[in-house]
Amino acid sequence: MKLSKSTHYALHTMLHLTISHAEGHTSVSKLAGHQQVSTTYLSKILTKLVKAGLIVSVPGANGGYKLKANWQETTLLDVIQAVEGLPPIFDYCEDHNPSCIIQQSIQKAEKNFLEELGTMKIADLAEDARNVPHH
Amino acid sequence: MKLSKSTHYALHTMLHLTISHAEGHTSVSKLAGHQQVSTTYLSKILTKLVKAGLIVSVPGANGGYKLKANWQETTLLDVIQAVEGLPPIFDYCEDHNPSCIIQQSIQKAEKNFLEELGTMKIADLAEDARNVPHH
DNA sequence: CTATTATAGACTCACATTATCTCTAATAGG
DNA sequence: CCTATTAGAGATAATGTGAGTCTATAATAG
Repeated sequence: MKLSKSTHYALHTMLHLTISHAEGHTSVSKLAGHQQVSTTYLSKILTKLVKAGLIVSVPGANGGYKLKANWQETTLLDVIQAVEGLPPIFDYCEDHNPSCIIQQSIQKAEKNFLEELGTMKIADLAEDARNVPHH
Repeated sequence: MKLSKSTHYALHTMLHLTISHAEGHTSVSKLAGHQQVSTTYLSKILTKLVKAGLIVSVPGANGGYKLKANWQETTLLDVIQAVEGLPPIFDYCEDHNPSCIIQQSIQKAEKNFLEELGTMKIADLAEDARNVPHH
């Protein structure tokens, strides 16, 4: 039960794009330079974020990636689900009775967990990160 | 980001042991009969629950497994952590700065998630399951 | 003593993650 | 129009983990 490395790269890329949002497009090679990850691999991850509508890409010279229009609304949950997909944490009882009391209980906790992640906006984290120098 | 099948088997076994708690020891073959799982595989999972102190085993003829002394206190979290171990959902920022704002945010949500699972007692679920016939 | 039962270890298999490499398409700038 | 630059898509491989089987060992009741 853990998040993939791809999600880790996606989250840090989103945070970086948000902090340096005023600077226009950023190429994948620059974004990869901030993390220990190859450009081609990070590119595949960013494509998922593009398809989810969280960022916009422009091919060609001087192209790259930038945040979508209302980028202030993007949450940690948006990024995680864009990379990991929608399947729930606990989905093994489907073959059993859907009224399984264990499934109901875990999904209740899971719902709260996802909702909390849905309240955490990248823009707010970027604001905090500016005060604590690290990125 | 999901729970393993082993955890699924462990949770359903614990629920079954709790519902039929008065009947003394139950063999692994009987416990496996309630789920689509082999005895040897379920046995490995139950050994984890024994080492975590959630259940007690008795080898030999007429042996088997039964719940520990204060079995009423066992929660979903106890079972999950006994099988999955302790590593957190988001543990990739360790190589970076531990003050990473992303890690802090996700771990905060994770903490609440685990705490909620820690309030859900198997004994209570067993009580509910008795009213909704399924197990 | 024997049947029964848990425990431990070695082992296999399938699948998802994590990449890398290569080719293609699109675009800016001269 | 040409060229360098850049994103995107596909094939492929390596790696690790989960899932599961098989066999042998230890302990216990009767």
